[in-house]
Amino acid sequence: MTAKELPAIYEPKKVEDKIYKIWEESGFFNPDNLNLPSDAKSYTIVLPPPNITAKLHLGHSAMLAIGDLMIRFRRMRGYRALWIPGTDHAAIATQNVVEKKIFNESGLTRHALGKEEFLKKVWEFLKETQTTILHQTRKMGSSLDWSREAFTLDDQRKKAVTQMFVDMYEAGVIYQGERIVNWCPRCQSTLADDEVEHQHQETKLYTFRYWKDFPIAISTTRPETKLGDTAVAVNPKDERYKKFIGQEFEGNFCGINLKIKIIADREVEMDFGTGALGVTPAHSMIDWKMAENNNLNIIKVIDESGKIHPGFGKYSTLSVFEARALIITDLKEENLIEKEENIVNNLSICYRCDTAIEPLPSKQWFVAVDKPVEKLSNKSLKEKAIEVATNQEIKFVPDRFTKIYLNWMENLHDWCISRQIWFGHSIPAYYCKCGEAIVSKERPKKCPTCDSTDLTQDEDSLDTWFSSGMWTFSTLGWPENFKDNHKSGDLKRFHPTQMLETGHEILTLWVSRMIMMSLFAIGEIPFENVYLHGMIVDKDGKKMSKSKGNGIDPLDMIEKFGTDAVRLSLLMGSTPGNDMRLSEEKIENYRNFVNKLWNISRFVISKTAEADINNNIEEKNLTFADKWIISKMENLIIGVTADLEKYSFSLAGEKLQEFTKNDFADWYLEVAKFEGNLAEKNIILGKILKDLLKLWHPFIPFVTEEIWTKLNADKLLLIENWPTAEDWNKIIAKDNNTDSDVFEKTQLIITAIRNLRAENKIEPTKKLKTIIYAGDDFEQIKDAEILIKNLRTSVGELIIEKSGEKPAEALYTIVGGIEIYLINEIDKIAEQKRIMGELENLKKYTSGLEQRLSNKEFIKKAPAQIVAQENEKLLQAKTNISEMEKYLEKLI
RNA sequence: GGACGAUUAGCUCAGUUGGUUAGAGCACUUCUCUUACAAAGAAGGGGUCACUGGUUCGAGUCCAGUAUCGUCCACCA
Repeated sequence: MTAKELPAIYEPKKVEDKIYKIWEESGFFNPDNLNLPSDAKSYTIVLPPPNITAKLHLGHSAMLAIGDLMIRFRRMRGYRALWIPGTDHAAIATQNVVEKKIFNESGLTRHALGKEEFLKKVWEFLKETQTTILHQTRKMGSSLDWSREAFTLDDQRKKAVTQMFVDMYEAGVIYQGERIVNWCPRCQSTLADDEVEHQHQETKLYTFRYWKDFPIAISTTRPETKLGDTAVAVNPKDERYKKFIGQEFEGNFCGINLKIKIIADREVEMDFGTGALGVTPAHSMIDWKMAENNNLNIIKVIDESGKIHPGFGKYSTLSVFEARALIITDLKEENLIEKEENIVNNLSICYRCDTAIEPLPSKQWFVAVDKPVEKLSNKSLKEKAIEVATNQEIKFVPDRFTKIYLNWMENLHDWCISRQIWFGHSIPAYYCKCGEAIVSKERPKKCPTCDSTDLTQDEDSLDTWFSSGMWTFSTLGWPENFKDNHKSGDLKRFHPTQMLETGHEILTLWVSRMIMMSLFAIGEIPFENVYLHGMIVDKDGKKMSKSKGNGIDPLDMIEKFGTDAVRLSLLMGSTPGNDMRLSEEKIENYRNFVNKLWNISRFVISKTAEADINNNIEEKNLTFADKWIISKMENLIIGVTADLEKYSFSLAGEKLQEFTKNDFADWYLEVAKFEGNLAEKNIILGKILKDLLKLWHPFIPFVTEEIWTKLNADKLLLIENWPTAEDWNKIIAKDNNTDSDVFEKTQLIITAIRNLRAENKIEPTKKLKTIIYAGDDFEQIKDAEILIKNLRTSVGELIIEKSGEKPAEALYTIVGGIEIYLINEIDKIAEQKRIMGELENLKKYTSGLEQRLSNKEFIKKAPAQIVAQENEKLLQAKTNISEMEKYLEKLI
């Protein structure tokens, strides 16, 4: 094939869908088809299931790019690589989206529509978005095992959730209890703490007394709740009120009898209002806690629809706003209000409908996190979940999230898992009119107490995190694959999984719950590593959102620049846990790079047409340039592999880019042009390209696979073996005469030429390239090498050989020498200037060294090894100087 | 209020256990349409590593404090 036969511009659109189809049909996304030895290690990742509420955004794309990189890397390294796809039903979020949609289209509420009809609509919506999401996921090139696809609300997961609920109930972990919850009066549902948002609002702060002779004035923004006050809390340090602590008062507040106890609580701020807080246990989170601590009565004032309960005289049945206005009027009449001021406070609102949250006590299902569990050796879920992170059974990348996780876990409270919504997992609890409640996998035939068959199932649904918390094992066949404490099937082969790749914003919401649930269900951790990617923000560092209109649609970008470019721009320059800025320009830039790789390949393919690149390379035929690129390749493989192992994806990518552009394209390809059609060179070109494509594959799978097909490969790049440095090392290791730095030398010559070109007034490019690489003049490289050797002898042993660590430093000093030689050939005067500058530098360096070595402290305290090194450096530098001076003399 | 980060070139960021003169990409300047690539190539300019102290022979790197910005959590009576 010649380069002419391939277009100079790579067109992703023509390639990507075709390639993805080939991959998918090959079956290799499923590790069962990989033909691996039975002892092959597994590497499993479960994909965080995206909510089916909307199409994917760039955050998802980043997640897919990183996940796919990890899984492709492991697959090529011979692991049983499994990546499980799925979607999340996102109970409350989905219900709200659909509810809004229906209301906008027909003006109907879900109640008007009825549960059955409404759920039908939800499923219709769900199918639609699910299809979109799965399409987008494929477009990203994700090598997911679609045969194991799951949905958090499909039949298999329903079974698992029911089983889990029953198991937890029987172990006493799940209980029903009354607690203060965030209630949305519009959604008619509780909200988890993290579903509550806050909004600043201007409001009035009233300072008043309950009645005339009540000793303390209190401040409130919600006078209507004061009908249910049972205490006044003050700061224990507050001198003004100390004397009242423990006292009880009884009196009449707006026609209602109240018993008020004065309690002390550190949470009370002395500076706010009067420094005294009216405690309404039923309608404030903090008050509830105080009530628990002080054994206070709980009086419910507000009902589920936001109206005042019966029993509060004329206020009953009024809405909170009406009641508030009326109470203010009444208080004013009685002259109890002492102050009225405008303040800005933080209002809790529903994250879906922005309605103000009404905290109120309600009967809910909870997961107890502090209760000792028998099968966890009488440790609580919380204790176990903390333990596995503390002892590093689960490792977080980056490590700082271990602290965040632990901090959060330690403050964890019981988890409310019931939601008053229609869409979601049903709760396997059944109630009888006689008051009996039964928790059971199947609907019980009759009530065990009264034999009644009239049982009704709990109407609530489960928090979506309850089902997604089981994701690592519910996707691997739990509970069927877990009998008598023994794992079987997929669960045995793939659990615990190796990696969870997710956004750090759901570390607490999801990750912690997965850990607790896995520990409970199968007694093991769900994953060994958690890689937390950052948030994708726009180029100004702002969060991307629909309302701001600064979002970038991944599909648009793929359409415009190709998937590989999008993937690269998401992988490069991103470090775990840190937010990443992304702009269209960045994607465009990587599109250019992908095209560059394409063109490099075109060139190589045209050169290798006649050569059989499967032939072995004969070492004796190698030139310096060959050895240099081979050694570079060897280092590249080592470096990239190590970086990928430790999740430094961006660093690995940079190394690859550096090699591809600077070493391979800019220099070796140029050399190849001048060295003509040497068969050996073409074989090397081909072999390098092949390994380079393998190394790039996890980053940019499409273009590499496409080029791969042009190389007459017998199998897909997808399942090729990861390159090894040894293969390259073998080629050159046999050469006894090969100095450890022979390749670096070639590079140095190249550097010298570059410097020369920069300084010389002659038109250098072609001429110099010719001098170095072409025909007879190529001998000059060898001459240069002899010169280097001479220099080395005269300078003595170089640091590289002694320290073996920092060759570049030592070599830096001999660059001057090489340059002398080459430049001498062309322009002695220019050289003179150069060498003088060089000398100056060296002298500066030398004096620095001398200064350091004359420092007594240094001699005394620095390790002997360092001192010796420094001495040696000085010696070298001095020798170099004298060498250079000699050269300078010769020049003149 | 609690926890955790960040601050390095005009911009976006690397900098791998402390080690000689701190790097890349973009942008900028100059040159080149040289046959894989103008979606390109070559060369160049640009930095008091936020600030102040400390540890050390040696600090962008470790410690403490300050400032600014950010994220998460709690919470606003």
